[in-house]
Amino acid sequence: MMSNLKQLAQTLGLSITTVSRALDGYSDVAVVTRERVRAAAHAINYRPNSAARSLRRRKAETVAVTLPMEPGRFGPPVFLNMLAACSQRLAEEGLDLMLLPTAGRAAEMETYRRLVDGGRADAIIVVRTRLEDERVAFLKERAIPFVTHGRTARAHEHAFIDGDGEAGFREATRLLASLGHRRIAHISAPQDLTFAHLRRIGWHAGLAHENLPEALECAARPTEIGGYEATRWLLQQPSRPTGLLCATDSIAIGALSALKECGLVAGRDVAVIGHDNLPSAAFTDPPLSTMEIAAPDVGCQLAEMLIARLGGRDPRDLQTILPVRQVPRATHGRPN
Amino acid sequence: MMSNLKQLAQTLGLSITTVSRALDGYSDVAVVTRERVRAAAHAINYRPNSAARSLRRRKAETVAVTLPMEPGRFGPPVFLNMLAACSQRLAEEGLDLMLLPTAGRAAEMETYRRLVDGGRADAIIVVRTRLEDERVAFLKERAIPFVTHGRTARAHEHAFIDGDGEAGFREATRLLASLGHRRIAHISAPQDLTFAHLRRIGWHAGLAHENLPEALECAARPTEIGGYEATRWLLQQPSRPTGLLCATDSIAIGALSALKECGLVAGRDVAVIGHDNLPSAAFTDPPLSTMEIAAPDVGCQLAEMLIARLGGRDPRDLQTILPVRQVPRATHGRPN
DNA sequence: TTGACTTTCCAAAACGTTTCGGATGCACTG
DNA sequence: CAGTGCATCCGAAACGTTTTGGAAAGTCAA
Repeated sequence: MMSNLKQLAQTLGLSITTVSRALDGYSDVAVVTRERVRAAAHAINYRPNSAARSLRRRKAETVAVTLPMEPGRFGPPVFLNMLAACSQRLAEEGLDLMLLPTAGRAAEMETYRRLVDGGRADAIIVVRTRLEDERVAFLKERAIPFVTHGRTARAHEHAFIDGDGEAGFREATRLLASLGHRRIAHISAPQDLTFAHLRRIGWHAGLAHENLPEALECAARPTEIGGYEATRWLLQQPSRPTGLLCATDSIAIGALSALKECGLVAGRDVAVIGHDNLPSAAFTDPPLSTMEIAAPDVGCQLAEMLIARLGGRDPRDLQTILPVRQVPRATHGRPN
Repeated sequence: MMSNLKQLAQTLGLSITTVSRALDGYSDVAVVTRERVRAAAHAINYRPNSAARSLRRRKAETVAVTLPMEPGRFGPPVFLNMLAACSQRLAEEGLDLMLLPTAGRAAEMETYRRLVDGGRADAIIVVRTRLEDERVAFLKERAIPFVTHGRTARAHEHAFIDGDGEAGFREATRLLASLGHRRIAHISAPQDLTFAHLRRIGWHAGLAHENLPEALECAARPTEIGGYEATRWLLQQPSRPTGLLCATDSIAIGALSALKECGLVAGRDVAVIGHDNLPSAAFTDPPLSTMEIAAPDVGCQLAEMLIARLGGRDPRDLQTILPVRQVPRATHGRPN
């Protein structure tokens, strides 16, 4: 069923070499022959065997990304859209993007080894980056091209693309302060995740800039439940916050639910701001004030960086921090 | 950097054959040799080149699934969790699960061809199945093992796993009827998608069973916006429905938002029921009544079916319809 | 007619693995 | 000592492609 060059060559009365070169459009095969070959290949639905091709070419023509299945960074919708855009751009260069779900860090590292040492991928996208990231260390040691989505502690040494969550949270904090809030709490995601770390830094900087005192902070898993529980806790504290800066929209959605349960209305009694602008964020009650990366084409830019890295470009030329845009809706009013 | 059997054999003073067989645990290599080989392989982090291996073995040891990027079926969180579980089970059999994002049906079909005719995948998972599905037709013609997630019009001929959305919607309709609702509308997803078709059938059957008249129906994209717009429209109709059966939770979330905007409270003025039990469904206001597939291990079952298919089992023995469980929360009260 | 050049094609090697069909040496049997 | 059987190893072919280094035939100028 699966046809190959040999069959094709036999039916055409040509050599394997010529057929191969015809399909690849080399100039040393006659135009008429090339067209004849192409027609035949099309007729039998020939597709080159990818194992044989990448064995010979010594490259997989594939970019891989592992999908750690714990919650975090943005929720999949946004995230997958980014990867879809990335994949489209990569396809133009003849590169496949393949996603590999992994459960747990150990399994993820083993996948990395199979990918890299087994020659399954020519380049890698690292997502859900941590400040100290063993995957980045591994890839640097193996000297395989990669781009991280999110920075690391040693981001100056590798290619990355990231949103400026720090600035976003600084601005959001200052926005709340300018509205009169003085107790602006932060519900943070696990601090080993770089994005969570930076957003917390931004919140801190905003407080300092506005000469506000140290405010409450609560660590949470980046899920609705995490946000719900953190908010319940914050509301029980002696100096209850009037503003809630949530590391992610998922957290914020949980926070909204907790507020309602306590008879508080978001945007009037307590201000809430999230990050990511999830599709459902516009449909919460009240609609969630949030922020998002301003670029419409992160995935495409990510692809460009990968292509550049594969072309040998210096990773230090490939470091993009994208501005973050506030998406004000109804949950960030002045304190009453 | 990338080490291979030849190097390994040279440093060990053995033949490539023996090294290969030692690593694969054949019994015709001495125990002491085998251990020596394994130690050396471990030391240099040897991983077999996957292209060479699958070229020789004539199989890719890979199961593929394309991810169509339009919205639909369940939102990614649930969906990816299922695939992650599937991938874990497949890994136990030495199979990789790879996800390939695709944009548009044409691109998806081209990906299928590269996967199948190019020998990149030994089996395929079809998601977001349609009643008449060109992908299923293609795979059947090529006689490559596959399992669909969701049925097709010709489901009796192939392996599938699916939730019993029809029964779920029938029950939900009868539940609302038993609470006193008489005008139960349905917000449907595009009817070429099997799941949408079946849920609509279930709603219809429920109405018939309760001797309720034909009720309003509105087609929507399976997104929050779709649900929002459909609900706005339904509320403007002369005989406004008191119950809203939404094809998906995303739709239901949009519906909740529209109801609120019209000053109606869900669960009191209008009953709303969704499907999928998204993580955020527990955190809407009021918490969304919905339903979900009762099995905790759909992904794992899916993997088992793939393994069985790869083992040559008849697809007609591999057809699972999983029960759907109602998840009642606060949006399905009696009409006032 | 000869030589140089161009056009068009091809044989064979190589990529790294698995596997078939022995080969070698040794112990044991009769 | 010949014969048998076993334990351990290995050479070589094969998987399907790309690519190197020509070969063959035709064209053209001198």
